[in-house]
Amino acid sequence: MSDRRKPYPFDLIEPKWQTLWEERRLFHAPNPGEPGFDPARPKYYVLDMFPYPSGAGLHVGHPEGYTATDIVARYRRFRGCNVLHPMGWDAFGLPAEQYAIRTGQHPEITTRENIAHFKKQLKRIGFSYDWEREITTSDPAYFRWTQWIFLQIYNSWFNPETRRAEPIATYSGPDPNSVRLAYVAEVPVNWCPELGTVLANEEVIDGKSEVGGFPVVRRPMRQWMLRITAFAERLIDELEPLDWPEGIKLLQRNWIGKSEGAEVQFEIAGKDETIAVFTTRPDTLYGATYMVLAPENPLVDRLTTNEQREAVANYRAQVSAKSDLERTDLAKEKTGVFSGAYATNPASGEQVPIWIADYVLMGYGTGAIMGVPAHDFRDYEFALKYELPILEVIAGDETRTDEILVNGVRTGIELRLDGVAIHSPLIDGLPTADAKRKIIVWLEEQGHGHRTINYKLRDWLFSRQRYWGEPFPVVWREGRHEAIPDSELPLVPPPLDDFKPTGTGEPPLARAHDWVRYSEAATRELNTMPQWAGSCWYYLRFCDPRNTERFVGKEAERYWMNVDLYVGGTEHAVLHLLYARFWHKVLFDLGHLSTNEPFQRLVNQGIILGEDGRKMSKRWGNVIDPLDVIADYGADAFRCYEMFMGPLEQMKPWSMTGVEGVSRFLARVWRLVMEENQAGEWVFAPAVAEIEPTRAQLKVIHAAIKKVTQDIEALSFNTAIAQMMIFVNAFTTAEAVPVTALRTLLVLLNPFAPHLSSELWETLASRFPIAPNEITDQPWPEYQAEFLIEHEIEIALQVNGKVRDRITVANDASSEELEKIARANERVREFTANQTIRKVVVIPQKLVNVVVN
RNA sequence: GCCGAUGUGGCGAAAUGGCAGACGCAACGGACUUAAAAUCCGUUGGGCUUAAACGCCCGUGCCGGUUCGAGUCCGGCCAUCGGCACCA
Repeated sequence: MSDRRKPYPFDLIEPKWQTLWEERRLFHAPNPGEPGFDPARPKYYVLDMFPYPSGAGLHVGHPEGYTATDIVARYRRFRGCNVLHPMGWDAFGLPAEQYAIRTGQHPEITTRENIAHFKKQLKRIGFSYDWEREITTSDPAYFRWTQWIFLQIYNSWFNPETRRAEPIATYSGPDPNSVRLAYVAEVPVNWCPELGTVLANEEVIDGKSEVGGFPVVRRPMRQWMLRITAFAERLIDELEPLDWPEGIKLLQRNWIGKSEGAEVQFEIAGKDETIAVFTTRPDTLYGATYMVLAPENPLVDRLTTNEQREAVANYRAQVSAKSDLERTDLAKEKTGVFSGAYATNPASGEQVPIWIADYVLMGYGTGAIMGVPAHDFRDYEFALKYELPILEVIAGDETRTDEILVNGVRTGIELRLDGVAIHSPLIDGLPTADAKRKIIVWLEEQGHGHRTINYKLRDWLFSRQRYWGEPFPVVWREGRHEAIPDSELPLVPPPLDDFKPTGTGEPPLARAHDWVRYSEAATRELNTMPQWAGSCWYYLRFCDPRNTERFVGKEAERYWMNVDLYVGGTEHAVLHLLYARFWHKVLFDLGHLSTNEPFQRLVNQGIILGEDGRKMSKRWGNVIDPLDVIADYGADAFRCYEMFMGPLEQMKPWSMTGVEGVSRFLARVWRLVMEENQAGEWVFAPAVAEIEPTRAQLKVIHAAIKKVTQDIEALSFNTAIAQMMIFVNAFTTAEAVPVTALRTLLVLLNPFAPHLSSELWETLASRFPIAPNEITDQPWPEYQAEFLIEHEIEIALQVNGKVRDRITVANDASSEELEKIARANERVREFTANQTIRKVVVIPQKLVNVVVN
């Protein structure tokens, strides 16, 4: 392949133009106030999800979204916009740290090398990034501001009255630390003693570590949390007006998981204490025949009777040995244990037993439920197994069917979920919705409960026991945390030569004894921030990446935000996009930003599969390296193929012969302007001439302008390329090629194949000068509708919806004329013979449909 | 289980409710060439009738509906992919 003759000399022209662009700073976007800034132009901010620079380098999946945004960026520049199109590196991350543990090479070195490789690849593809805005999240000049933002969050609280984050100083309660948006809490984590580290849920399989198979236990550890739950309501509401795929919005809404219901207090029999439960079905309160507490619920200790103490302790030990994955395995049977205690159902006054079971989760609601077995499949399953009473409180015809598993037997059962309340004196006869409303009013009057809203969203566990991350700008003095002054930022991680976990649960930073000691009385926080931190605000830094006074200059932020188009993979549909929105809202509330949402329009590109239709991976040996493709076909062909494969958002397999087809198309464009002489050199083609395009050619030209323009706006790049292929096919056989047609084609093609079009433009301009003489200074062409009109068009004649003939008529033929022609048509008469014509439907310029019985 | 997306030739795919398969790949035939590559031209959804079709029938996962007309709209299934998953 490599010794194959190139279809056109992309290997010469592509590096040439890449160098030229860089020398001319062609894609540098000046900020307001900077030399060269033109305030008259509209702004356009088009952003890619920046990559983690892994050792493997770019694969063909990355440049799919990057090419799409590059086309939009180049198109917007033609349209006269100030375009912000930046790129940077999400550089903190586990792989570099693990490499450091294995080899001793500092993550910073690994990261720097990987970035260099990524950057080389991106540059070779010819993306029009403003490289002067490049940022790296692991650069102290960057993470100084990540730490600063953390302190903004730390020094804020959520005021429920205003529904906004406010400086902690406006909080008048007794303990500000209890309301900070960044706080410390003991939370259960997956701790692997053998590996000496905490593991993510996904790294724990059947209670053992994925690596090594060592036992993992759940153990509470002191962790930093961010109070994202305070923003749950706004994260749902303010999602609504955004131009995002509906599916992604839904994913976020479901993740936040809002449910409305009531909190109900049950008094514990014989104790001056109550248990609060959350329920979405307060209307079934009379049917609550038992209660369940989560095993971790602290109430368990206080209410378990002496007779049950041992059984309860055993059960809790059993549960804590399970991983989250095991515990939430739906295929397993429900388990539980009786606490020995009873509570009073506030509605019926009945004494109901209090059980402990792990199907109730401590992290949701109050960590306790009322069991309504007659109208909840989970409660029914549990009640059946432990022989608890089942009382129906809803009547009606509608039922739902599900399967339950009791004592190893699967049974299909039917339950009534909606209907009319029965056996419920306060609400008897009321349909479910009304019953809910009325019982809540009653609960509130009696002081037994109140209306409330619950979210699935949990606060964000924000600390990691790692080396390669942002250190917290926090010190500990006498067991209390406090912020370090802004003047001490950036707080740089200490130098270490051993990056391994310490084995005690203490983060690796504990090894740097001198660094840890902040003063006589204070020591530094040892945890680091998770990888998400840097990517939570990078789009803001791009607006003003070299600012040393602020995380982003006020004017720059006001000018560039929001992001007009954000393209990236669905894998970030929830976490990254939710976290970034959360930080953005805090900064907005505190008056640092001008917008309350960061990303106006979001598009997810689909995954590119290997040629075998499988996901690209080393394991299958089907990974494609962009540089290999570019070596054989050039960057323009690579870019165009990535876009020609199919719709941007769709999953699609790679095909090398497909690349070849697109490469042939570009070579045909080349040969419209150049031809090979006897010596095998490329010389200017004599067919190119300053002549007027024919009427037919004008139609092709203007159809292409219209279609390519519309398709770029709609991100439908595959069909835009198809239209340009039609253009080129129409001109390849032409005796003489009008210069104006070529100029139009080259501008349309430039966003897709910038090198080829720039080179041909230059060649053309040297023979037929035009002002301005640079392709990038051209206006985007406008189509003229008059050239698209055909005087004679072909329409279809149908009988009962089936095409029976095609005829050519005048474009402006009236409905009456068309009907007359159709009725007289020989083929139509053939198919309507001996039948009654019921109706004739005429769609001018399209078809005539004759309806017979 | 719940939610979402997708389903069209041998393949990637096009089609504001109006002529299904644009454009490209692959395949086949031809031109150019001593030859090959490259390039250019042509054919290419399936079936039937036929000497040949420019003739007829079928065809957008399956079943039904709305409509003069459905790949497109509605209802019900099936399959594949993705997300969530005891959330009370």
